[in-house]
Amino acid sequence: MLAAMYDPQIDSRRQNILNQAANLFGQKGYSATSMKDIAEAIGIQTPSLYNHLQSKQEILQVLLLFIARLFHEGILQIYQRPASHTEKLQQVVKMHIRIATDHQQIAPLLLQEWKQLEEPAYSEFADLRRKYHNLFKTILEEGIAAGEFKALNADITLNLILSALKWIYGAADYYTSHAIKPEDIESCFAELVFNGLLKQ
Amino acid sequence: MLAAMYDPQIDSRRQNILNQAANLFGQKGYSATSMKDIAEAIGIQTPSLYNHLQSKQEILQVLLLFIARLFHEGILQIYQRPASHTEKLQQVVKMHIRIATDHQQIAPLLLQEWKQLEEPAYSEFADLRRKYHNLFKTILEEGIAAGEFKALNADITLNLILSALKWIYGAADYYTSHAIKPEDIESCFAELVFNGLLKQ
DNA sequence: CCTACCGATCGGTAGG
DNA sequence: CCTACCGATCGGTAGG
Repeated sequence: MLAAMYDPQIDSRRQNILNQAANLFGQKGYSATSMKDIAEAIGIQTPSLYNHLQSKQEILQVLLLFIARLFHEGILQIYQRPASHTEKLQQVVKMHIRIATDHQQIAPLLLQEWKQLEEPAYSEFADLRRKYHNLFKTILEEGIAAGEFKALNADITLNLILSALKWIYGAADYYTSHAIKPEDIESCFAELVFNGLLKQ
Repeated sequence: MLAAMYDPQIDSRRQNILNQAANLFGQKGYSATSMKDIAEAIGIQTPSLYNHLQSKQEILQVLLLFIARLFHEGILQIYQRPASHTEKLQQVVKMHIRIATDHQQIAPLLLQEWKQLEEPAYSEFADLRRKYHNLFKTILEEGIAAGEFKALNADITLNLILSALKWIYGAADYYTSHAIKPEDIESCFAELVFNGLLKQ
């Protein structure tokens, strides 16, 4: 498996630091994780970290902007494809699960840790997030207008679906221990969202 | 509106501290919130806090065990009532929205901040959480066995529904600014989960 | 409820 | 990549 490239710099030690930091930020939270924690996870002294990065905050920014751009590019591509709105929604869900699975260390940071971003990274992240929500909402609204979807409140529906998808961010441990495959989540999610839980 | 009573002590200053702390913990996170932050929100000096509580950790424990017990008692009562499984699921969703709305300051702590609990509070919280999940899952499984629900994977379905409900925890600002009422969420959620998004 | 103060730890720098 | 070290801030205590 190729190591994830969060930024263009070719520095495997830096990549290692970013990965370990992502794990710790996801488990304990950004504020509760010290640079000493990260250094110990790597096996070096704390000051040595600063040969590979400028600050603790830089780590958070690189990780979150990397994954936020992935999500944004993904939904933009799907939105522009010629397909029914039902198919588009299905593809967005699939993309969501794929990115969260491919980047299990970073995905949990999307839950709360983005709040710890400082400017200008905070605004850049918020902008990507807003664009993602808007495109997702547009797919729902166009699906309603086209008569494919029920005329439910688009804001609430959007947020309920996004919130359900967030389960995948932090549940990597859970569904490996329960032998759940990404395809299982995808098919269960699709059946639930499209046709509902009731039998008849 | 009556002030929430998190514990039996009649000390309105203490209640005020707990409320302000809950707000800050929810916004910035437990670790990123200092006792100085809390004291300033109240308008007193930091050491004065310790006349009303023993430690920062005690605040987190009181808040989280209070709301965890509410959820547990709520689902236990619903589970024991004579009703169809569909009605029970609907009532659980309703209870969920009601508790999260009544305790908007505390609900966001259920997302991530419980990880910062120390023993023995951590285990007590985890136990209530586990019992809640088990009862919820049993309602789903009994509904499947009774032929009311489709035979979807109960674990995945449980987690997708719980994750969707978590939207309400942190979205108090959002849905007041969008003029969304709790009943709107409840009806949208019920339609989506029971019958799905597709029109036909 | 305050002032004065404690040891521990924080992110980060200097210099080699 | 290390050792030595910095000022700032942390949660919390003493004492009144």
